[in-house]
Amino acid sequence: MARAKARARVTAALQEEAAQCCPSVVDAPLDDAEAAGLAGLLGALADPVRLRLLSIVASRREVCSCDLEVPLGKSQPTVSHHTKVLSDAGLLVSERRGRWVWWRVDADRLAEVRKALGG
Amino acid sequence: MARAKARARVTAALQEEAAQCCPSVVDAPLDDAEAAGLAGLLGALADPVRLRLLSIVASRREVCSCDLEVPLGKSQPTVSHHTKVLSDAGLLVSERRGRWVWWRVDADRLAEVRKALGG
DNA sequence: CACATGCATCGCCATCAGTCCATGTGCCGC
DNA sequence: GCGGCACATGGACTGATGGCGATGCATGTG
Repeated sequence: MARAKARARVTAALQEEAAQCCPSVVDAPLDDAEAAGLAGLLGALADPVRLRLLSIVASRREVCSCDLEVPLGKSQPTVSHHTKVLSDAGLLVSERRGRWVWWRVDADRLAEVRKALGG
Repeated sequence: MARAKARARVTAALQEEAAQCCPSVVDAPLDDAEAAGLAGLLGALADPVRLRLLSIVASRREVCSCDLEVPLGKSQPTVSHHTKVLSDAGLLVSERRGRWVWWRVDADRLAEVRKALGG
């Protein structure tokens, strides 16, 4: 539960981050909120499994959850966990089709990250 | 000790990452090594204190360690820890001048991160 | 050559994050 | 409706991480 709450906090921070879009790390000292928001966003990316997941989705434009377990070599709950983290961060978008969930990358969101890194 | 070893592994991964510069997450599915390297690099950035540290150094081009404790609100060992993480990731470069250590941002390294993120 | 100073390292603790198993929930097809 | 399938959620375990006090190690200064 503490974990879900923490995640909710991160999500809130990420949305705030999105709202005040893109304070760059190289422009001026970040305040606490900016740093926390960006750290949450980068934290969502800072995992090998999630990076591979993201790259798989990006390379196919659209992927079903059921097609992620094998290439990632992770269990279904673990895959679900990672898609949720990326989704909360706004980097993945989901669409439910019947029993399946399809994912695609939000390229704009990824661009925001790059911008925050001085892009 | 396990911690130092883990750090060493990350450092090695980062160097490898630097060598085969910039497989982009949006181009093709990353392999394990690429994902691990990039995750290590992003992990170095995915911390509010380190992001503020980086932004402070970037905004002044050059900063002495001794001038970081106060703005960061962290103890000297903690600041030293974070500078080391960023330095291991290649994002900060240090120069010793007498008793002091001065830091500056490696902009190229930061650019590599952006590139890996599809920039 | 002592002594002070700035930084790195060590050891420890509290917390967090990744993983999986078991189970719950929402959608089909029959 | 009912059973099965795809995905989400809860709980537990384990390893990683951030934090700091104490200490070590250089480097300048008297």
